[in-house]
Amino acid sequence: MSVRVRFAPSPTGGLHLGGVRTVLYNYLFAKHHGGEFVLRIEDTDQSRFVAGAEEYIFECLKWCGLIPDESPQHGGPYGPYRQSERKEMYRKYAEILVTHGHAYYAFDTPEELEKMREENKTEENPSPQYDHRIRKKMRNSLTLTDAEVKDLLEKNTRHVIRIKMPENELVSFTDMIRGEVSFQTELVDDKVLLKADGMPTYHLAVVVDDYSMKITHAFRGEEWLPSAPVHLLLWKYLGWESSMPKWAHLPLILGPSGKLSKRDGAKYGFPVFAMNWTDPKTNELTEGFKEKGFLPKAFINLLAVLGWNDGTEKELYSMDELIAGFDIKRVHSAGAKFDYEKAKWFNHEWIKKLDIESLKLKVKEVLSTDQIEVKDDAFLEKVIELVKDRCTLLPDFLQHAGFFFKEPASLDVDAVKPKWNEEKKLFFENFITKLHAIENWELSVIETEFKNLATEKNIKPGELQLPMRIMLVGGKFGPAVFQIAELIGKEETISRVENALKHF
RNA sequence: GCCGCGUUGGUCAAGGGGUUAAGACGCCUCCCUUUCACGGAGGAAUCACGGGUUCGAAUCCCGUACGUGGUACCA
Repeated sequence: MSVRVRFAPSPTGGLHLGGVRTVLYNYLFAKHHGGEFVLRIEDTDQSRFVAGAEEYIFECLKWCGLIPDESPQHGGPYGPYRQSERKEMYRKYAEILVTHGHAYYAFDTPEELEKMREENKTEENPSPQYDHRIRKKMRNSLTLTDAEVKDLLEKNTRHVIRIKMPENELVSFTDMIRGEVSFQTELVDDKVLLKADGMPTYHLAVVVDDYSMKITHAFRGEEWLPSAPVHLLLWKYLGWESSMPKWAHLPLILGPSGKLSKRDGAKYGFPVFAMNWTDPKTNELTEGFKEKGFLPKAFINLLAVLGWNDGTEKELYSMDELIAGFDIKRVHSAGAKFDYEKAKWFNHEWIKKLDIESLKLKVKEVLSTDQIEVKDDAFLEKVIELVKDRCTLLPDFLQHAGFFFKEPASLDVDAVKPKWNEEKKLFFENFITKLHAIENWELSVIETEFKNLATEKNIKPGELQLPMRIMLVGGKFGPAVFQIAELIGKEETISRVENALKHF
């Protein structure tokens, strides 16, 4: 089985969850069947192509591991892959359709179209379509005489080419996810195939491209389902029916209220894009999963199982496991609401699961944002092992590991004060002396000294542990106190206790 | 409005004629821990509604409701 799948990101900037998931499913399907993964950029409408959008998409896909770092951005055996470079061939096919009577020239100006919509608008029909009924009243090659059409064309009159939808046909196809889907053709409008500027619309382009690139399987979002009959008919009219790809329309990813949008991110405080994206026009920043502190493996994992599962109880998958187990037939047909809490859980699990070497690199990056430079890798490893269970997002390492490298910036004095007294103060002053005397600095020794002194002073060791913790880490968090003391070392421990004593 | 797609706890979901209707996230209780977590043991919570078909329906059929998408010279 040779499988080629296509990816058509919207080049309008940003790459949201649904977009990444579409690529991911394409990728998993192709890899699962040993096929080729074709990445195609569809830029039919260049005016909408904001600066940097294309590069951004590649960056995101690289971060996710869906395209290799050094990959040529596009190209391959069926290029050119950029629609704007394929302009000539679209016109040719559109003309063929006209010749065969499956499409026609339409000379209506935007004003005329608007007028038509205004005039036909009713309560029941708020958006009238340019369909088999309306086209008889418009200025097109079906209503004008051949001579008139010829004349208009010779004068280079602005025109489009529209598909001529049949009046009474049932078009149906089998969707890999949904099964049999059918449409009544008279209810579909005469979509524009070739725009006045000579560029194809998506409808023409997707068919011509899929054909010329020998695409065998096409996945796209569910929002395309209503225009599927147009595509089906085009495959048929162009005489390519036998090589039409198999279709799969993926379910939508929904936000807390309706389709997941950029706005939802800002509104509910979670990322919707793979990586930070700043709209060059508005300068508006949309936060990304990467910058929020997600691991690519976790991101891929959570996306993969949002709408798909293998029927077992397994939830944590590596990319290889996903490839091995992926089955397009098990993709849900219903849209799935995105749950940020669960997304964070996936990240937490992956932080615990990730190999130490990879995790070290990520943690170093995080620590460097607080000017912490890690000099001793072995030390960092010990720290990570100690704190990774309590980090959900990468930046959490700042709080949970930072104090191993740097004295706490502030002390949670309020947590200690209510129960603080002279006896306790005295205890710690004495304890400092004991610490100085310790020769082999290790957990059990420090702890024994601490407990012995507490017994001697007649204070419960438990009551002294919280102040000790605050002194070392600054707050009520972190691993066992003596473990921390052992790791940060004798000098540092003493210094922190001495320093903190001044504040209590 | 019309057309398409969908509907199992708050969320992701397994199950597709007979089940005590899995599991996960989140929530609650308890244990562990004199910090915060991790971990462990429990708990609350679901088949949208109405009709059929059937000995029997979450499961099949038909309606209704609701959700969502489309209805552009945007993708």
